[in-house]
Amino acid sequence: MIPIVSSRNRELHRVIAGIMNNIRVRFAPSPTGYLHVGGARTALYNWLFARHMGGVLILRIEDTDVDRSKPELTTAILESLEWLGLNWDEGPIYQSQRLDRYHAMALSLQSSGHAYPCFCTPEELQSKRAKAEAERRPWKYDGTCRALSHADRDRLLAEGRPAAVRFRIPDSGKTSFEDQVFGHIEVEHRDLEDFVLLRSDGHPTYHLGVVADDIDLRVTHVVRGADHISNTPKQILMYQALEAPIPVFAHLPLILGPDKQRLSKRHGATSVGAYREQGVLPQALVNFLALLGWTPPGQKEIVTIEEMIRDFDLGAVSKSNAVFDLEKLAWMNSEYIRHLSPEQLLPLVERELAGAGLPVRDPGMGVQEEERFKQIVLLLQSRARTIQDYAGPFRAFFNDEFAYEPGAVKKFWKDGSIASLLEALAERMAAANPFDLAGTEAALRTLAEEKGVKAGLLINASRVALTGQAVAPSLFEVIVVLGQDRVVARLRRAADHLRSVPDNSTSPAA
RNA sequence: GGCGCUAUCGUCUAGGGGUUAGGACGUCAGAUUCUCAAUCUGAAAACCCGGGUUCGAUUCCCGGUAGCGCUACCA
Repeated sequence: MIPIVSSRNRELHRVIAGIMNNIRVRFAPSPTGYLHVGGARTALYNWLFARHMGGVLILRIEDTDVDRSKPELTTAILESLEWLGLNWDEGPIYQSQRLDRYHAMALSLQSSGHAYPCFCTPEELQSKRAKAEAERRPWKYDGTCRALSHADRDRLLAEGRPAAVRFRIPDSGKTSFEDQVFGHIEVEHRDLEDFVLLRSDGHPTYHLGVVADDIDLRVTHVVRGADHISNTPKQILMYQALEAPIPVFAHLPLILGPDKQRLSKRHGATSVGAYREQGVLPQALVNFLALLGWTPPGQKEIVTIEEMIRDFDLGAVSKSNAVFDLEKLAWMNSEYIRHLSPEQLLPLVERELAGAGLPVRDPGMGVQEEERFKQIVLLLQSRARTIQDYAGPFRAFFNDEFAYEPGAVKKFWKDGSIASLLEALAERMAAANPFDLAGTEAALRTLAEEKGVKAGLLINASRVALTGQAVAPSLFEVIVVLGQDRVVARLRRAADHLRSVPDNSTSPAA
């Protein structure tokens, strides 16, 4: 008997397995900044893993740093996630609302002897650290308060001395784990220091927050940036002290700038929101980010979200950091724009134009204008790198007020006869009937022949007159789409402009 | 400094004990043409260095180097 397992069946089995295994992952941004592309990729990989496995994605907001966390940033992060299409199944859960829980855990760790109060002040520690550094000695918390007797401890507590709570690292031995991406990792306990769990102001540190939450939320797989590899052994020790099951860890290589330094503002835009504003499509950004550290099977690079979900595999994630290549993103974005249906593209362009003060929709807009608008958008579709191009280089297609681009003027308006040629062409265009591709082309070529100039000269000069740009679609397509009245007017205006500034200076037309 | 991790074209990467080391972005050239983009064709472009294991290492091991990360009462 031949077992028949359709791909659909396999899909189903995987989802069932995911549910049975109770696969639970989380994305835990800190609202101390906007969602940056690195965070977005972490979110994406968590999301893909959850969807692939039929598991659950939890969103948690790590807002324990009261000074740096801002509620409006949480809102912005949520918006960015939604824009990218990364939905979550549980949460958002706010750490700031779980303070009691962290206190309880810190207490339990203390009563089991895995943690202790530390009365050292930040200033004391700071100076000890500075001294060690000056003497070029490696610094690690020296354990002053670890050695305190019960009596001393109680006395200091009774005095009301502010105390942090530190985790007690075992004196010897080592901790290791099998990272799903990096493989076996281990560190000696002697290289770890007794880190702070609870600040003296009662707020938990990152370590306590994550572990407490991941335990309570029954997180099975921790997928996060590689900058947390070094933190993992400490956290595993906490799981053990708490007698909680240890999740599977998978660390993701970092995203770097072109100079191979960690991506930061000085490399330009780093936030998801900034790319959105720059006219990048969410699908393109998701696709690009997915490929930064992971390669789907096959050689295809433009992959649908369904294919990503189907093929995603933590084990296939790269171990080395990746440079964020804006050029490739731009290419991918143009690729996605090109494949948008008119129904998808039109509203995006309208939004962009409106944002740039070039509204297309006025109350008196007729069906014909509506159709013309659509034709223009589609004509330009294959040349758009971002949606923003519509309000930038393509401006002349949507508004009569545009400037003649200096480079274009220099390149195509240098011939002295241009003004009169454009003037003559205006007349022919006014007379062209029918005003279509063939009709206008014939009119132009006839004129060129009569004047004894190459058609190309007239075509290129006209393109500048009609669009202000040296670069635009095929001239006759532009002519048809702009319409007879505009074409005639713009040709005349260009001729006038040339006559008024014989030196071909590049002052704006309007 | 200590500890950890990483190392294939400029960039993202595939591959893997014996390959013409594959793809993509970018670059360059050609085709096309009415400019540019797109498209098509072609080209240049990489296994960090040194040892070891092996008949044979880019691949496995060790060392070096470089880069990154952690080394906070940040996350």
